[in-house]
Amino acid sequence: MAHRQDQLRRPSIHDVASRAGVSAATVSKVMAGVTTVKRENAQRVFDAVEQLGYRVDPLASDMRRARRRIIGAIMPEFESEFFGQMLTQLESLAEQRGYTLVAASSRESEARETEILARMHDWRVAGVVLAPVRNEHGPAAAFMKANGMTGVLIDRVLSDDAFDTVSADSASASAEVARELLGKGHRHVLVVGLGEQAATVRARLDGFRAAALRLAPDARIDVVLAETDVEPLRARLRDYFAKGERPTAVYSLFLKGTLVALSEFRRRGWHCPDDISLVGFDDAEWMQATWPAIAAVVQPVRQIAGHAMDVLFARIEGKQGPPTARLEPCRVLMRESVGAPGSGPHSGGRQ
Amino acid sequence: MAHRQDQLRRPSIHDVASRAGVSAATVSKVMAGVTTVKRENAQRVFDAVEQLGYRVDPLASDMRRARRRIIGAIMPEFESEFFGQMLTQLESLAEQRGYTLVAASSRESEARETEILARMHDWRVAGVVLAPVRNEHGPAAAFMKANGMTGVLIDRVLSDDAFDTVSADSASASAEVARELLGKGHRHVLVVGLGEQAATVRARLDGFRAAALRLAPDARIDVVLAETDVEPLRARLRDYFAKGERPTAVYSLFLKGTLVALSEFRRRGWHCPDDISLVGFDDAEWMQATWPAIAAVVQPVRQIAGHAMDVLFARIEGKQGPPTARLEPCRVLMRESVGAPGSGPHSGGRQ
DNA sequence: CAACTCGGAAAAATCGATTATTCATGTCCC
DNA sequence: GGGACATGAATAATCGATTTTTCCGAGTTG
Repeated sequence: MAHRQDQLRRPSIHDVASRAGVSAATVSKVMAGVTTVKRENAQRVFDAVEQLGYRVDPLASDMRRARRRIIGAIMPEFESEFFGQMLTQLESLAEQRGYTLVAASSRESEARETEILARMHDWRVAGVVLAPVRNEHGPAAAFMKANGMTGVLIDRVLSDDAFDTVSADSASASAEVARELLGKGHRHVLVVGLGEQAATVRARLDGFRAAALRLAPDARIDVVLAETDVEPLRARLRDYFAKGERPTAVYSLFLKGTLVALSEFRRRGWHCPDDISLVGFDDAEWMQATWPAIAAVVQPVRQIAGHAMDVLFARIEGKQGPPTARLEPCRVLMRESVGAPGSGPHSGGRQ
Repeated sequence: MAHRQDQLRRPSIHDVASRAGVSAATVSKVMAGVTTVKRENAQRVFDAVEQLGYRVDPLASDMRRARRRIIGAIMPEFESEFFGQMLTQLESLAEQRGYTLVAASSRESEARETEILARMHDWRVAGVVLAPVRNEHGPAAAFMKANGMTGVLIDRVLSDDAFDTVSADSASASAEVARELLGKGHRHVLVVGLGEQAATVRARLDGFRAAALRLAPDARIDVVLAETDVEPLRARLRDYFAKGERPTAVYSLFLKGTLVALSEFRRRGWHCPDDISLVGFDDAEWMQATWPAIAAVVQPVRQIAGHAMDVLFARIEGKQGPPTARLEPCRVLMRESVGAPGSGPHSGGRQ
């Protein structure tokens, strides 16, 4: 019961100092591993630390330096597997370097993105990993630049003149999807997607279209996009099908688009791959459990996170030089949702 | 170009003070909204703040108080929709009260859980929202108690003698699932789940079994569980079916169990609901997009997060009294994956 | 023996705030 | 006109560390 009060106030460096009979400066040195402390005094400090259960207050410790040992991470959302995995990776990598990761969700809002960034600037974070809502040209990146913050942009970005960028090689992956689909005989493909303004949309779309038209110049590539919200996309997709369009395959540029496409197929009673084929950018755990399993492009989360942290810490440690733009290769998993066109009762066949 | 150096060092309260021609204490008062400052001086401070772009350093500001305006959140994982939604809610609620949420993932490890908690204690967080890996009796809760930390336990918990708890009313929801399944005529149901040690497993299992046996004392309820990892569960489930067991419905206690069950059905060529019915605890976005749509118990994420923050802040503000244990009601969504037993070619029928 | 070096540790300044205390005015009233 | 009282702001202590500066004493050197 004697330590009841210990629970209220944690021991500070001065408590350790007085118990060890040395000054606070000496305790600080011992904790930092400085070797110019007499062996005997160091031992007394270790003993006092042990007895009091002392631990350094990391925030107080960071007060004197310009940047704190904190990395900020801003993701568009917390709800998806992709960003969840990304956070897990980033957290683990930050910890490995003795930093703490502080994560925030911009909830797909550029305004909130900037607010969070301002808050992280207030915290004097050493660096920021920003996954922008749209692309590298938003207000958030401008804020970071204007305030001299250190950071790296990931995911929905191409390249930037102020910050290093890391993203999946969407274009190559999309080209591979095109080769797979065209190779199976598809000549009328619908591309659906969310986030018209996202940097990755153009890369994915162009990559797909270029590869498709190279293989089959007569192929027809339709596009249905919507900005941000799922419902407008669903409405447009419904309109598209209502007009009588019957593509033999759908390529969705984002996970949510894949879900919208699937539920529209449901609604119309179309089955994959008999009536229509489906490939989605972004893999998810459930895609292998369903019937049919959904073909997907798997993003290299670990590689993106790893490279992002590498370049970020290089900048934190003062590395100069022009920003780099890294593309990490994806894997394309062709599953049962893709087949040859025209085999099902409701399928459209070629033009 | 004149403000090139401003980017290196942010203005401090002293910069504002000297520019406004007042003391730092006066600036602090103005920022805090104290009204005993002469109108003219306050205006000068506001002007200086404006010109310098000054913002209070929240960490420095918190140095003098015993607890910082930070809430720690520890989730078993970041990858799932459920914990992602939970984090989004908690983050938003913390911000509403002027606190910052710092999230960490225990990655389903009790050892890590305690490590993170120790780190948060070092940070002197005002409170912690802990979603334990197993239950309320783990080392993490013990650590919190031993160090006099303020916190609330959520999700995989029942009730505790030291902390408030908030979780979904698993038992009632499971009873409702039992009523639905038994009502459709099922008399042989398999319950699968992950996390034998999770507090919620017993609640869900007992709730289901009690309600089922009340409705049909002759019903057969089999149970296949595994601790933590998915693969052992998959192996046990495979063994179970290999023995020739043919339940007409499966109730999965956790999302990952639902995925395992689904992929086992796939492997055996069984279709829902013709060959076997399926209900899972935990809803996910994809469950309405697949064919069939998967029946699920929807957890009240907003309510859990809301109540957790309410009780947490009450404790932070000094509320005394015995810990409370709250159960928030779930919704049960019966979708197409549930039908009457015995309608499909591969179905087992009754014993 | 005075001057010098050097190891080691204490003292003091610093980080960026908050807050308790002190202090300098100005006003009122007898 | 001087003591009581209010007003408003400056000064200084504090939070928990780190880091620079100062200082002390032992050992070395000329």
